[in-house]
Amino acid sequence: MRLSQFPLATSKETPADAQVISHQLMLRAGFIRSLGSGLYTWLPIGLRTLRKIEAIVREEMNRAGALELSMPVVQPAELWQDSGRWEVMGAEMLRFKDRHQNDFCLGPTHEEVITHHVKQDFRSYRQLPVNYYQIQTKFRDERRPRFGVMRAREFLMKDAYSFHMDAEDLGREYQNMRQAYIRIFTRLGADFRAVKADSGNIGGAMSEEFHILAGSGEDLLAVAENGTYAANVEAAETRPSGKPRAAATAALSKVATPGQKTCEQVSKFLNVPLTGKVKLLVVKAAEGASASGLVAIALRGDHQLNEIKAAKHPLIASPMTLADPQDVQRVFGCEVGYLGPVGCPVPLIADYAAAEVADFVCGANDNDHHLTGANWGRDCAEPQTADLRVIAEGDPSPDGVGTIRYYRGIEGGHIFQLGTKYSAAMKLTVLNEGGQAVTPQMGCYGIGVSRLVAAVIEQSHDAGGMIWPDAIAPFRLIICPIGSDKSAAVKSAADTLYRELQAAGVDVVIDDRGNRPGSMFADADLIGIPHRIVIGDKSLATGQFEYKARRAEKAELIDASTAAVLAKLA
RNA sequence: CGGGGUGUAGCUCAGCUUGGUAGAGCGCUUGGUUCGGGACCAAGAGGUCGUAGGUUCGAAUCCUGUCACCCCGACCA
Repeated sequence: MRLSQFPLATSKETPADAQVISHQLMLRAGFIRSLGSGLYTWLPIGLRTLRKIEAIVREEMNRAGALELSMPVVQPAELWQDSGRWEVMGAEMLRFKDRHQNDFCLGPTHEEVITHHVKQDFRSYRQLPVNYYQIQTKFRDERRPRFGVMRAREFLMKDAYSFHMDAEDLGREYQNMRQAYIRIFTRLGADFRAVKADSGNIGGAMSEEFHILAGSGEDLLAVAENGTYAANVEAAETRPSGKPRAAATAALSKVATPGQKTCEQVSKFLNVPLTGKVKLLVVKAAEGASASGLVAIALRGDHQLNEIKAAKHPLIASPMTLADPQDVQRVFGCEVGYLGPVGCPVPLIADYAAAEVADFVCGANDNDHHLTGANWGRDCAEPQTADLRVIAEGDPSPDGVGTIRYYRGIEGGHIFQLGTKYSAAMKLTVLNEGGQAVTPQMGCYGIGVSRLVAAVIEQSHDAGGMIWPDAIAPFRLIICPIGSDKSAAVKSAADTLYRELQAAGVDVVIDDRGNRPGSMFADADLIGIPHRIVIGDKSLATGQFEYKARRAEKAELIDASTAAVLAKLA
């Protein structure tokens, strides 16, 4: 490609609307242009990288035995009514009517469509298993699109759906996809982690997310140092320590703590560590679980409630909702700042760690008062326990190996074992060897292809701009001839090298726009071309080109030959 | 959906408080001088000030509505 014939729309200025570095750089480098909130046009240079990522994904999916197809973006409402999700999905699904007043939506995902087609064509166990995938535009009307293509409304996704006769075969394909994902993310040159995930509303037994590690990531990950455990903090379980609780030594005593409502305040006021405090949160109870409609959750003072875990507890309403302060006042007779387990008037569930504290400080269920020296089993009943908290940095890994540290990640992929949620809802069955109708097990596997462009940039950039790995760079090598309008030798050497590299199959671009060196280098750095050859009279006089890797500090002189350049790419 | 902010040249923004015929830098065009990390000089082109209405002799500026975009939160995965 010749830049003189390529619309490269770079900019020195950082666009005001872009918050994160990848969004800023993608706009500055002319990768994308915004068309509206969460809507982006991919310009030629950006599309080159998007297509390269897409090609890697396609290659590895094919290698893993998945079959590509393509489903419509526009989907009839009927399918979603069949699965029951037409009512369940919120405003995130964009709905509209056609000229006949029939309901449609823009597909936020394709479980319904693929299940419908499998139902049309599959009758026998002989036809399974199968894994279909597509690389297709999705539309989700996000309430708050942000960070450019990282959380856009329209985006490119690879989604795959597999169908199996039994859970065992689903487990096999899940592992197969897991390996394919590891290959894909490795080829992208990304520093990533596969982490245990909450399967959320999609449902299913097992689920893992593939995260690209980046400080700007929207998700918080719990990763074991010196271990293999890794989970989204939402899904990271915690365990009882296994050690017996210390014996009660202190006497129960009520102390005045006027105005001290938060754990931090009380901890400071009474000069006890946060770990020696037990706090109580009051939430709405599940139907019939509590006469007052409320349930109390006890946590150690330094711990945070994990709402997803709480919502799954049988006594707690789902989704988890904090009780109204007025209701707490009515039932407990005090403000929320002074709640405690001693004399708690509603059913109480203690987090494992909270149940292990002895001689603790807690609210006295009396305004402006706390208790010290409180103990489970002596001052109140031994509590029912559960895993309810967010795992903390420094905690032992739940699998017993290593210590937890937090990382931030960008979710680039997600694999699920769905089970029969959709196949059952849409009444998909095939006959097994015995002639009986069986509801197939399903898996689904997604990769946010367009998001990956931004994710890799987040992880790989410097003050000058993007830094692409060879595999997904918009161009692999750029030739910068200096003063080619003045020097016939430079022009001829550059053109020859360009032609020969092209002939050798190198994805090469030449900056023949006649710009000054400074702006030429700045553009090459901004768009992150991994290899750069500078050709000028100075080095040409000694029979040399100048080579610089994008990541390198300094340039080096190499022999002025195509072979020497190819050697640098090897 | 709640709260906050911003809409003025292709981009980044000033002007608005205190109404009086539209500004800067970058970019673009032309000419000249330059030419190894985003050059300099000169001359140009380019805006119904988001939009609709109101107040006024006169509105980018004041008032009301409306639309779009951005941020924080909630929501969702």
